[in-house]
Amino acid sequence: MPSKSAPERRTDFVAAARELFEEKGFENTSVDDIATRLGVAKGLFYYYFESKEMLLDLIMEQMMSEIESAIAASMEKKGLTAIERLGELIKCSADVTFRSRTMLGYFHKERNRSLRFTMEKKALEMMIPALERIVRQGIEEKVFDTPYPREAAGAMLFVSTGMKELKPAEPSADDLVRLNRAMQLYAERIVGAAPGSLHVYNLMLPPELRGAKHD
Amino acid sequence: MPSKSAPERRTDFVAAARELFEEKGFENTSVDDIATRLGVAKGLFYYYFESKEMLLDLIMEQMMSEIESAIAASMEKKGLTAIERLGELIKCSADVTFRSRTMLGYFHKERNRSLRFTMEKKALEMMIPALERIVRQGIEEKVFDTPYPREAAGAMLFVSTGMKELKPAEPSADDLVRLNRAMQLYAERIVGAAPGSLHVYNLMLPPELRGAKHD
Amino acid sequence: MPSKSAPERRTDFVAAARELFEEKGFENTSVDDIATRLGVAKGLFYYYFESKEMLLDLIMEQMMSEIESAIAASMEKKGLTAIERLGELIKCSADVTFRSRTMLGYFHKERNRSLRFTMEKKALEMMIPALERIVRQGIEEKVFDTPYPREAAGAMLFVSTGMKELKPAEPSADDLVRLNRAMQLYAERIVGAAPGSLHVYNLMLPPELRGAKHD
Amino acid sequence: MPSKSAPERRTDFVAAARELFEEKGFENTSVDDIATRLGVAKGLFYYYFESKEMLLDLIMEQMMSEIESAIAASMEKKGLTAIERLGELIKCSADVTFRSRTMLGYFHKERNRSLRFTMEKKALEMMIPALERIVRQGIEEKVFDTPYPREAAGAMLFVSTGMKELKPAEPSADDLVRLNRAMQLYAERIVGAAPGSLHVYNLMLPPELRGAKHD
DNA sequence: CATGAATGAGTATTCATTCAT
DNA sequence: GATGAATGAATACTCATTCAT
Repeated sequence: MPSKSAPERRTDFVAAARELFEEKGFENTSVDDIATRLGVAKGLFYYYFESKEMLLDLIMEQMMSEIESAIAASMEKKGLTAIERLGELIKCSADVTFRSRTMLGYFHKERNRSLRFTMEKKALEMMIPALERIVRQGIEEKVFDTPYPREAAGAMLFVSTGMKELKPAEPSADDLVRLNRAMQLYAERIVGAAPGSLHVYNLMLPPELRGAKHD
Repeated sequence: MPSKSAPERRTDFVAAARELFEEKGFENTSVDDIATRLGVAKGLFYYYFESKEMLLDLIMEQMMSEIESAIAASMEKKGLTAIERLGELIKCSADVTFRSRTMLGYFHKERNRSLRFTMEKKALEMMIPALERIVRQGIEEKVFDTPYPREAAGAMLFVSTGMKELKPAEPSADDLVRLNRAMQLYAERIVGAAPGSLHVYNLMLPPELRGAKHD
Repeated sequence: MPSKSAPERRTDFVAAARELFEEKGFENTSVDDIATRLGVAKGLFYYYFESKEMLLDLIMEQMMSEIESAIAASMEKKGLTAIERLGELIKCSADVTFRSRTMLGYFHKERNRSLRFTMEKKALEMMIPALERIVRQGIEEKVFDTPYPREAAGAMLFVSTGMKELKPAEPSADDLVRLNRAMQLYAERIVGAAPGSLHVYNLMLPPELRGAKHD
Repeated sequence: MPSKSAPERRTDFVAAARELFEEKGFENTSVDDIATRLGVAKGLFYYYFESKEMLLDLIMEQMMSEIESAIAASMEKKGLTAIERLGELIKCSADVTFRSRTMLGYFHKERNRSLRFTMEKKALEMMIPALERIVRQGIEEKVFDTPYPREAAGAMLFVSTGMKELKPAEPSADDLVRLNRAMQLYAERIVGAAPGSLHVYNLMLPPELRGAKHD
């Protein structure tokens, strides 16, 4: 019976719920599952949250604002070139992608359909405009050349996130490097940048692979 | 109460279930919902299927093979150029995309996690190799130029499917045309095709818009 | 596992519920209690009723219409004198009183307050007008004499029902006869009838006591 | 958080509980509701009371003795006529009726059934003997004439309390006066008093209506 | 083939009660 | 005295599954 402080317990609940929702989906996680994982009684859940649904809302908002502030943080530095700025955005994108994917997994109910749709768009609506601004800046700086900046931003994003699905189950270092190079090449082609100029894509690789060549 | 023939009833069940799973998700569709939609008693379900879970498996397999044969059909024509072949594939892609997206929506259970992953890959594994073959053929035909055919195929696919998410809630004709042009342009850049050469992307548009220009 | 016919089971449920609601009140009767009393699984309840609340509504309506038709039946005979008519009403009143008292016991929720009030009134609104008509007829027939027929009807009713509460825990025959005589006397006084003229009050007694005198 | 003195806090709890039990019923009032209304923590309740049930018992007893002393107070004056004494009893009866009605509302549990019954009787057992003594005194004084003093007392009481239920939802002054006159008339007839002699019934009316006539 | 009554384990939620601080 | 975190049993309701007919 270690009576924890309220905020701490609340945090524990949220963390356990996030884990479980991700593992099994929202519908398939029972309040009891959550309590059990924490080793407390089910009733305690309702001491901290009004309902399972409310907790979901809370987690959603939390993720949203995590995404939002990650992006905002990466965009606020002054005096960077378009390509440097892209580097900054890339650094936070893994995180963003992960979170938004996670959220999507939560929704299955008919009544959530529209909400789900909204959320998908919203995650994009946060990432894409940031990337679009970078593309436009690049065009002004004459390092990019493309007639549809918004669509180019989208395309870069979809290629980056999609490429991950081409990864084999247990990718070798070479697989990773190769995919990364492809990602970079096609990003360059999409925005009309000089071959090799988007070396900042390197940042998507784990540090030890950043200089590597592939076969 | 004209006692239908067994195979027919089975088919009806599957159809009703597919509709409902799509509308409300697998978890939120009860066996009773399915029976009610068919206007039969819940008990009958278990005459035709071992369990709700089994029915899901069956529907999965069914969708898989639908995808498979749609792709196969589009690839079997002989004597086409790479670009013509791409046109064929595009014609069936809407269908394929729809089906694979649908399937993904069904999975949320922990025990289905690996299956889900497998499925995602599998859908790609069917579509991508087809597209990859086309890219390789295009390279041989000197109309494409790209060093990573498989990744290029993936990129084209991700751009195509992703672009749909950039559509506004109620897209104007112009929105659709613009997105389609962007898709085409970036596909061309990715595979290294001459600008305008992939006019077959037109086939993704509703017929009445196919010749259109956008502002 | 004796699979009863639906209407029969439904009836069983209603009967068991009425018993239990009366014994323990609506709030304190669980759906499980009801099922257990019938020796069936809890789930079966929901095969027959949408919710516990719905069942309550149903029972209420049922009681209401039982009351209504009991009263209507007693009033429809033609060509009776006021006093004969009173006899008819008395015959059904025990039943009516019982039922309306029962209903009152069901309501405890704040949100039911107004409903409860409505019901109380409604039960009275069915019984009193009937009795009032009899009083008016009696006045016309010159056997009654009272200036407030409606209030007189109410007073007769309240005296009759109230008197029951004066009964000792285990009343002797003499107690019963004495209470009945008092009831009759005060009814006569209220409506201004000749002493002894409302011998029909006898009908409230169990048959074996009807001729009796008390000490 | 000025730590109140024990007896004061206890009183506050009782008061809050009485309010809430009346508003929402015993079952529908949670210990938390009570604590919240007082602005203290739920746990404190159990410092002052063994259980919610115990608190109920306590409130019951309290109400009982309130009723008892109200009646006793009205009966202890010396040298009054029967009719004057009736006036005194009427003055405190509103209060008594209210309290006993309230108590009845609390009971719904099977295990409380007998208690409830007992209480109903008890409230009557306090009110009726008082009234009965008045009736007997009236008979001695030759202003009343009735063979069943106890039953007459009961009848008067039931008529008085019952008449309230004949009130329309929003009674006019005239409605009130008319009901009051009827009550008086039928009380007079029940105890065999001269018409108009029980003018003390006037005291049941709000002061401003006491002299009024009705149409 | 088809029905629909019956089951029972599972789910979210409530609440009286306890107790370490 | 007072707090509030923690418990656990109870409750209404759902649903996949079974089975006698």
